[in-house]
Amino acid sequence: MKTSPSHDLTCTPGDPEHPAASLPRAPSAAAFERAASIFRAMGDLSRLRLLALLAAGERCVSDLAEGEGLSTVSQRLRLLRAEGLVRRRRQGKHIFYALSDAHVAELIANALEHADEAPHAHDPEEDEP
Amino acid sequence: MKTSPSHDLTCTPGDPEHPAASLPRAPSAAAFERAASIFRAMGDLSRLRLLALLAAGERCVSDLAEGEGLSTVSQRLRLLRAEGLVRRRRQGKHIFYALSDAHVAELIANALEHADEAPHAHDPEEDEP
DNA sequence: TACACACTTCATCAGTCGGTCAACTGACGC
DNA sequence: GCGTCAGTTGACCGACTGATGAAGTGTGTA
Repeated sequence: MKTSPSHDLTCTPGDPEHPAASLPRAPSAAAFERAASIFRAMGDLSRLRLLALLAAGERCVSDLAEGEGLSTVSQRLRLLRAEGLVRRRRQGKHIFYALSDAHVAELIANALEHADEAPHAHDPEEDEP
Repeated sequence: MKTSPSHDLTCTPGDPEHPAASLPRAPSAAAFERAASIFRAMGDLSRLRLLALLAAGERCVSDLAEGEGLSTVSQRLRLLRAEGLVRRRRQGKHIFYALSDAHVAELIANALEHADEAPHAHDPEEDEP
């Protein structure tokens, strides 16, 4: 099987043991864009923390701010809302934010789990030298 | 439960039905940073596509490039590798990349699933007016 | 009605990100 | 050895991001 295929294909995997859980089926381009922008929204430490706080339950903005700039937090929430990750509802003076969907909490939980297992290998020489 | 704690807390939720699947337990600050940078790495359309390709199995770089700049792809892979999302192995002239962990494919699958359900509500007036 | 509170939006500005080009490394084949 | 293919690395540059402060909106209260 190591005999090269000799047509103009650039390369062929030799003996790959894919860990590939593999994706359900080929998803649409739009789904990819959505997914990427969800990830982008979650790819910021302060926003992620915000989401984690909301995972514990509904909160109002000034509660979430806790010493940080109110305006800053508001903008973060706006972004998260634009991505459909959080919902808000008004109650009198206050506006309460919550995760729009348990799916979001799942994503975070998943990533944290993964983060725990892989202790961030910053530029290793080679994985299999 | 709804009796307010009465210290200087700014606001208390009225009748929140948290969708909160809620996180397993309070995770470490380091775990949050890791998770955020994983999300950040996945929060780019081209990188996400790369990962999705790899979810289907091992591939070499020039195979992944497919008309795109080789250097560009290489840099994307470098970033993903620095985040521990992909692994590489050398076989003769070629270098094969694969997902480092089935966990990654799970994350992508999860997000794509969520992306399918929520059709991206760009700035709605109010969620509950 | 006037005022204070709880947020939001706008404009600005520094920091970061991603792509491109050029130079470099490493493994074959001659 | 020498050249070539496969891929990496570094440097630069335009584009985007996130924080900040000032001004605006809307709601309850005196």
